[in-house]
Amino acid sequence: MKIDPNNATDLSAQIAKAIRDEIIAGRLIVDQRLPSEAELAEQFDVSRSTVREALKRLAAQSLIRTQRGATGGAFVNRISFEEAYAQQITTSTLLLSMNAVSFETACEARFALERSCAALCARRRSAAHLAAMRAEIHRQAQPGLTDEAFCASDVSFHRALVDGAANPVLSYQLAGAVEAMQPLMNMITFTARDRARIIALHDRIANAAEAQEGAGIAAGLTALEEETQSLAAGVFAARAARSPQE
Amino acid sequence: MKIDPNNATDLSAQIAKAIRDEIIAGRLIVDQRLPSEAELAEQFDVSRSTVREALKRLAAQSLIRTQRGATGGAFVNRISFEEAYAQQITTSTLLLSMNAVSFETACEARFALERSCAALCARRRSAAHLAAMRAEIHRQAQPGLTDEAFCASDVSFHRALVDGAANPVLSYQLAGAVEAMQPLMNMITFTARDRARIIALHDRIANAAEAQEGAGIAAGLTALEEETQSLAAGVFAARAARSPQE
DNA sequence: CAAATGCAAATTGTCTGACATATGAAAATT
DNA sequence: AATTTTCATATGTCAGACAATTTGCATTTG
Repeated sequence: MKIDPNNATDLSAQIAKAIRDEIIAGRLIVDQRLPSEAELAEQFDVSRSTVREALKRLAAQSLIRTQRGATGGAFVNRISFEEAYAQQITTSTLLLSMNAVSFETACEARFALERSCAALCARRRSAAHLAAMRAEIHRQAQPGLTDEAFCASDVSFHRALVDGAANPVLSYQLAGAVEAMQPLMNMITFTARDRARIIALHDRIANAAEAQEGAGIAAGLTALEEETQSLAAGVFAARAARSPQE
Repeated sequence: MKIDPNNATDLSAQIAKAIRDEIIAGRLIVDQRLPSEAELAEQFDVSRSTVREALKRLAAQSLIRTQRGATGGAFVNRISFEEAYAQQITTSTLLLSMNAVSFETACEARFALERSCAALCARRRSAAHLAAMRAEIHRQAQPGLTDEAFCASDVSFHRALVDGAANPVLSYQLAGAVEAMQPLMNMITFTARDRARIIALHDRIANAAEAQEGAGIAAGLTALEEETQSLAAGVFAARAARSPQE
């Protein structure tokens, strides 16, 4: 593990990279303790503050965790699916909001990815997944539900569908796609008639899942995609007509 | 933006979270300059070192960038698709290697996700995408290619397929799934016969893409998944028979 | 002897103050 | 007017100190 003091990039970034590379290469393994900050400072020939900044960078990526006290220190962290979900969602959300990704593009990607779960979900969905989907459908039909709560329930419905595929890697990858759409969906106002159509499609999807028909789930998702796209197109067109400054 | 000095968690983590939340909520917008470290230290009533550690955490997530000099400072960063790719790949790779995800599970997820591009790729693939796929197939057939180079070319082939869908969100989401598989694939040794079978399937997929037949691409991917799974099963069985300690 | 207590050591977390370095803008010079 | 110099501002790095937390060990106590 070496760094170059003449390199223009920050020493703390170089040190973080050096340690990160060790972890990725498997030379530092899960739960292994890193040298103490003082030792690292000596090894890299930098001050303790610089080492600390490097460690904070790694901590921000959940690559290490720290513990105080006599037997404390920095330990290589086992990245859990939960932590990875959270990071994925944050990144995906910001990516969409900062890069002016159109609703259309994001929506297309989201449903394309979700359809990839259809066959597996049909084959493996448990009663619990089915119950979760039904529960969300029921919630969505409640009168007086705010648009935000409706969207949140929508996300939960789709999460249940995805989790039904019983593949944690798939769930992880789709967390970003499904959840990152929520801020975009929240920009839409749903009329009672809109909601009814969406709920009907959810019901169709849940029925297909119950009957374990993958093609039915996929078809339901495609119909839902078309519904969502035309809904959004309507909302954006109306908005553009009202304030035509751009 | 407030922090709680009595909270057990690190002040730098609290400050990072406070600023991160501002960015996510859109109250700090892209390219906006944050207060200087000294000002932030005063605002949060902490030392400059603590502020710096917080800023390094945010920099590690590409949420800010810093610049030295008179008009320098920390600026809210527009997360690019490239940066997001890289982070996604790092996280996905570590997630798989650290959580003992089976080859089977990862492979299943990867091909399920990739099939979601089939229809879009068939519709939109350009001549350049097709040429890229053909070029990789050609490279894969070269004699004397190492297993690692073969795998790298395999990844490039699939990247071309995914990019053919012409949806940047889809490409981003799939980067993790496709690339994170590479370390797992590298554990496999490919005989000449194995390679020939894989190349034949790649050819089948490229032909379907050329003919713009989405179903053909999907079918080719499914066949490739089966081939990969049986290949891996064989390798792992042989390895287990040789060293049956676990 | 067992349990509670106290203490020392190790380690991270935070603070203070200083200097190095980079950079842009203003001032001085040609 | 163009160029050079100076200066103010900001981040990057360092050194040293103390606070807070945790563990292990020795000591005391029941």
